[in-house]
Amino acid sequence: MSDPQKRKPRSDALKNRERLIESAKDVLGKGGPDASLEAVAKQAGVGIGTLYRHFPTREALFNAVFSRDLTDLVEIAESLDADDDTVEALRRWLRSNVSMVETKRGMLGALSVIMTEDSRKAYDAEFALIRAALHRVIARGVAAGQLRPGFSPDDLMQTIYAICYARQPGPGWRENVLRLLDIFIDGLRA
Amino acid sequence: MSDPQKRKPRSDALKNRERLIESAKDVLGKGGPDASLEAVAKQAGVGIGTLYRHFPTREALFNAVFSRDLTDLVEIAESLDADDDTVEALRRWLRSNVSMVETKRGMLGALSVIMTEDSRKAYDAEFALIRAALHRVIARGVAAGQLRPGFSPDDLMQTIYAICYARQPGPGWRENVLRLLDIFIDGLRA
DNA sequence: TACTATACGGAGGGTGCCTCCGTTTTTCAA
DNA sequence: TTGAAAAACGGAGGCACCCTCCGTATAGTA
Repeated sequence: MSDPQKRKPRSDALKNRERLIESAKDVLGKGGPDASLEAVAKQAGVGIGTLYRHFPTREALFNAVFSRDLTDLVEIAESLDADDDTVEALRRWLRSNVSMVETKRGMLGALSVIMTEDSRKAYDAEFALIRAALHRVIARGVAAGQLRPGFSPDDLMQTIYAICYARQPGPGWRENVLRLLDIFIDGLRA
Repeated sequence: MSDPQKRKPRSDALKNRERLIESAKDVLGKGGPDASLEAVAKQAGVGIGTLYRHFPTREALFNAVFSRDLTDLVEIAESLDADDDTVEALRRWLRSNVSMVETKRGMLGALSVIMTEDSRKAYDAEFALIRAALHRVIARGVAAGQLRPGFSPDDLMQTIYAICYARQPGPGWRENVLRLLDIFIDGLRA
């Protein structure tokens, strides 16, 4: 398909890209979505120009950081097919999301940058897998009379994000989030 | 209590304060929470220094804008006491929130600035009234076997904000939000 | 009217954003 | 191995915004 006679990508470029993602995870995780990109570049030991060449926008950098975590969520979503209790299966997946978010509260704000129509295209593949897996679970649950009809995988994804985001970080965050989540899940029953 | 022999506040100060709030509502509503405060000052026809004197922080300005809308929500919350169907009463209040938010989508981001422990103190009074009103409704509903026990007015407030915030603005926003909201409300039933 | 508390405006110093381009490094072909 | 060209690097520089500070203007009071 694409031009086959291309040079190999330069090794220093790959290395720097990797370093930038690592630094971003760290700096953005602590400083939140408004943290200075110059700080990210500095911690990675590269110039600001290099950062912008690899990630032309702030959003692109966030995307790179998140796409890794997404891979994990895909796996979990696909493991749900084995579960006969669809309500519990959904609960399991939703709770995995909470745990993931919990490890990087500083990035909560960044999530809102991510969750836009535009940037989603960047990892459409992962979202499609998650969506498909959740869809299978929902369909099974509706057919079995366990779940109400009329809600979508996207509803779940956006709600879990919403609940995580609304709660102020701090002691009790997890408990609060899980409680609200349980209420929502009860609302999903047939 | 406080010193009684004080000058009357200067009329120009009051006028400018008013202008700033109006401009902020406009500029922040369009540009989102990161909009330039200098633009706000300019539109209000005052210097940037004046803006900062009246509202020492960005947050303080948001607070001023929101406190007006809050007053409306207080009234609605207090009108719920008349309703025998507590589930519907809560739905009514939650939907009022959605409508309010809908008129200023650009400020969704600002809401997250507002909803912090700290800045809440600024309009504790209004929140207390809303909380009290919702609490009465919830208590009635639980006693009547209409609502599940174990959730608080704060849960409602944070959830409605969460749902509104998670959904991308655009066509269908309202429908999506209301649908998720209905699911959540069903979860609240006994 | 004159005095003074109060408020005004915007210059200025600081930080972060992003672009642009001269310099350096890596790859590849000979 | 070598050297040319592609690819990547770094950071200076121009811009926008943040917020503070203080000399100037003005509304309220006597």
